[in-house]
Amino acid sequence: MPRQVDHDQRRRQIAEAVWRLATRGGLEDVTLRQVAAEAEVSARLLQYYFGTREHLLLGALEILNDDAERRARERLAQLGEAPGTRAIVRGVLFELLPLDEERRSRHLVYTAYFVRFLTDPALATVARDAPRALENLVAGLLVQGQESGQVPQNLDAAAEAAFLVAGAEGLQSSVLLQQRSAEDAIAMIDHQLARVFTTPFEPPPASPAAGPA
Amino acid sequence: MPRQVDHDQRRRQIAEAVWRLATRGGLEDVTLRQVAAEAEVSARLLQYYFGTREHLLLGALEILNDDAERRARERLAQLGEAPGTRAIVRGVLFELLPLDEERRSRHLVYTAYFVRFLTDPALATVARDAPRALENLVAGLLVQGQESGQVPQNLDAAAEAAFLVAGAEGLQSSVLLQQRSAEDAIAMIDHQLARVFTTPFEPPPASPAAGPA
DNA sequence: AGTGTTATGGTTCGATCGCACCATAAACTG
DNA sequence: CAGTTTATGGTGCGATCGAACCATAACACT
Repeated sequence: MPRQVDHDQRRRQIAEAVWRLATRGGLEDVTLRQVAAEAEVSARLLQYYFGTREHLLLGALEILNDDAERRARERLAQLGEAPGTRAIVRGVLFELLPLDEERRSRHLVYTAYFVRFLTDPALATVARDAPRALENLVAGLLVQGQESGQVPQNLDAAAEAAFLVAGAEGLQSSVLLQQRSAEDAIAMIDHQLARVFTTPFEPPPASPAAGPA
Repeated sequence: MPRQVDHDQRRRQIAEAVWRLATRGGLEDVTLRQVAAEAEVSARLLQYYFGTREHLLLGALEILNDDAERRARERLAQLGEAPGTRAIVRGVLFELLPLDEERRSRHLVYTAYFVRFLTDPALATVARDAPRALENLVAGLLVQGQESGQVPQNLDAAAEAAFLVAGAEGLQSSVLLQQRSAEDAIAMIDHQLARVFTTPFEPPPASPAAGPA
């Protein structure tokens, strides 16, 4: 059904307008009129595709989440055919940093929604699971590193994984606030990884043959 | 001047209403009418004490900041007469965690303001310096610990301090979102401190004689 | 050809927004 | 005591809010 494509594209176009406005002035700038103007559609269309404003905010967040997961998978797949455990952990943590405009905008939108996550049950369910999943993913990778001798056996994989994720989230805030450069954040992550991994060094994930488009 | 007291008390009363509303529904719920109702004063009074809404948001944030610093000093002073370096670092990091309703509310208000910090220059200046100051404070304490043999010499004090602060901030988010309990966050901080400090253990900061009121 | 469905624009309504304006009682100043 | 300043309440105005409502092209199916 080719209409479905148009339908989703329209929703995406509107959702992107929501993101842009939210990153600029927070959710209070996300009014139906402003979104309509930003997306260059009529206000009526917002009602048509999302209904009420509440559903618009919810829908825009769901699309953002889908994007985040898809792009993360793409970037991780881009690490090469057989990336080392450390490179994967590094890539996962980097998804939490605003290293490009896409991720910067995304994390900014999340913070704009943050307070709502606590009160609005519909929004809460959407964004509740992601961080825990990341911790478990990293913890699993560290255990895998322990089995292959890249990570010391006496290291508490779960605790270190959780703190690495927490640290990356904290770095996210400081980079967003421009209290620290993205390069500094990267260096700090690598500094911690150098502590957790005993492998002397890891080649940077540059794949010369199949480079990024 | 005894009027000054009344004046500041009125401003505080209004600011607290701003905080409560911001923690519930974000800044978009902080309307002049709602604040007036929450503070149980007339809307006219908000104009009188703060002027425009912009100044109200700014003023409420400044009062919050003053509170945060004062309470932090109080809690640190409560550690006892000669607290160990590790206990001080622990106390500083705990200021970043929502360990009680006061800190929980405060950090929630900060996240409600977050996006504004990036665009509003007046707000930016207010909240820009605090995190850097914390990092430097912790870094200085770690160096002090190195000099007294409590912290290994080969440890990068600045890098570890920054990552400890970042980790605490990340834990803050997860505790606010109830993805983790405050006790777990405390345990994770202590786990990291056990790594940074070589001192075998630290007595808990309970002062039996001069206990808290 | 007719008839529903989809996708769009425009308009309007009641509520609420921030804020300017007016009034006034109490307190301080001379 | 007269006058200014401080501290408060009330009210109204223009703008904007979210959302309901009405119209109608374009296409699908029969």
